[in-house]
Amino acid sequence: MEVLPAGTKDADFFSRVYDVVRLIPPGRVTSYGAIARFLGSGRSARMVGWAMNACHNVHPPVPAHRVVNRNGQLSGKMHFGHPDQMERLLKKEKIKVSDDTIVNFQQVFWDPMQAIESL
DNA sequence: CCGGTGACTCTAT
DNA sequence: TATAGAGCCACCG
Repeated sequence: MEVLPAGTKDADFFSRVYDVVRLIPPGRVTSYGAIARFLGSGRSARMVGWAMNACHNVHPPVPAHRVVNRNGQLSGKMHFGHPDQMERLLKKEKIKVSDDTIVNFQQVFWDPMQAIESL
């Protein structure tokens, strides 16, 4: 797989979002806004969230539970099969979740830009 | 083709 | 410190 920089037209917006999300390592998370900025439109975080809404039927699977809002809150938990499914998956990856919020958010935060720079 | 919709985010009160 | 409003823009019918 290849993650293309902002401005790439080879794939749909959704596909680019999915590619980035699939790069998130286990035990790490990122935010909608971070992905949006990486793709080139800083204020289009909603599109990222919306892409997540459609990711359930996508193959290969997208680890949507590793994407939260900028405060580390599990804003999309209700869109999983069960409201507690997202939190469950995160805890499985050793991510601490309390009150629908990732505890050490800063520590587990993963920025797409960092991944590209470190290549 | 046009417009509602949304798992967000930032700014101003 | 809260709450409210606006910007954002691809997708689908």
